[in-house]
Amino acid sequence: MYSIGDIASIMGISTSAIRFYDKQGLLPFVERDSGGRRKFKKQDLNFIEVIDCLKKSGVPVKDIGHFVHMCMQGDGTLRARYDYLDEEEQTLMNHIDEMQHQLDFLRYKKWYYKTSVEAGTESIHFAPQTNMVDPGTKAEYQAELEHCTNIRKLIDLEQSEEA
Amino acid sequence: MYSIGDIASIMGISTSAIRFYDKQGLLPFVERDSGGRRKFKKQDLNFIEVIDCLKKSGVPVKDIGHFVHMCMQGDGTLRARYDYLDEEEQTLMNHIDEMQHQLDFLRYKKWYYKTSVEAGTESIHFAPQTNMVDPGTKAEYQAELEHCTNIRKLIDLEQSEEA
DNA sequence: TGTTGACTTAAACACTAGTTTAAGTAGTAG
DNA sequence: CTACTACTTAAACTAGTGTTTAAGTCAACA
Repeated sequence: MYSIGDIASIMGISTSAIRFYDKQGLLPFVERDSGGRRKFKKQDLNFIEVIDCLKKSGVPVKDIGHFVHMCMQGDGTLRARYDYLDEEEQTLMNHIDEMQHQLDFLRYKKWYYKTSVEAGTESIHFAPQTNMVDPGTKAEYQAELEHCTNIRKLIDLEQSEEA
Repeated sequence: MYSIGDIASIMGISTSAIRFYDKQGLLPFVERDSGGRRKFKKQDLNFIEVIDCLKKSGVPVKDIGHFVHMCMQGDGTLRARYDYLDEEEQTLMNHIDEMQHQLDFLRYKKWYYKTSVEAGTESIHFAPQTNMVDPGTKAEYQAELEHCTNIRKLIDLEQSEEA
């Protein structure tokens, strides 16, 4: 048996967050002791694990509530629960893909600034006689990235040594 | 030159969102025409691209504002801008890692429900004489995952055919 | 010469995801 | 017996991220 405080430290969140989740219907399975305090059972940790995963995956509280609600209905909702997780898997894969694209762009920008810092000015990347970034800059980066075995060498700036 | 509406469709967001960003200090570089309307220049698209990337990476509007503010200060902030993107790269990599962990767990749960659906009941995963998931269930999944070349075969349920 | 559509602002509103506050209960330690 | 700690509730509050509304401006088109 676990108190709300135990669960809070297991999940690494505050007790008020747990009470909030309860109010939103995420914890219909928790029982109470004689004094009205929440008592989490061993098997409740399975729910906690799933809720934690969905939360960390960016699923809104309301949606997690729907899933938990289905769990409480018994074997009749097994297929629906599977289908829900299937959709969630796709959503999460798309999200990871998106993050990877942003990471790629961020690394281009790191290269842009690394080379600017080394040159002492951003203007090395500007088209002649303008304040605009040369349209060929990104292609230049991608070409360097092609025949580069370690992206760190390309985009990481050495720490300037502390005197 | 682009109007606010042009930029909105380029970024795939609403014009009110752009005005909101402007008010939060993300767009100090936009100029206005004689009528007071925002006029985005070609070179502003470089900013838009970075803002869009940071937004999609989950960076709070306020932080993006700080970065843009540094950009307006000229070459003196090049190193600070690099350092900022360096931190952001680390944050984003950690985030992707975290998402990947959640994806792994989600797939375990898909397997759990796939096998339950096939058996017609979740109780196949319960420890004998209890309503608790058997503590060895996850290890069982991981063992199957080990000698499995295609995770789809392990966790995807065939579509039940429409009559 | 309207009137239409895209723009402008400030201010109010909405939604999510909690946190904080105030008032109270219950068990334990000294 | 008192103090302390962890818990309880309802309700108010906050932060972040926009959207909506109301009132107005401006350029172009029939």
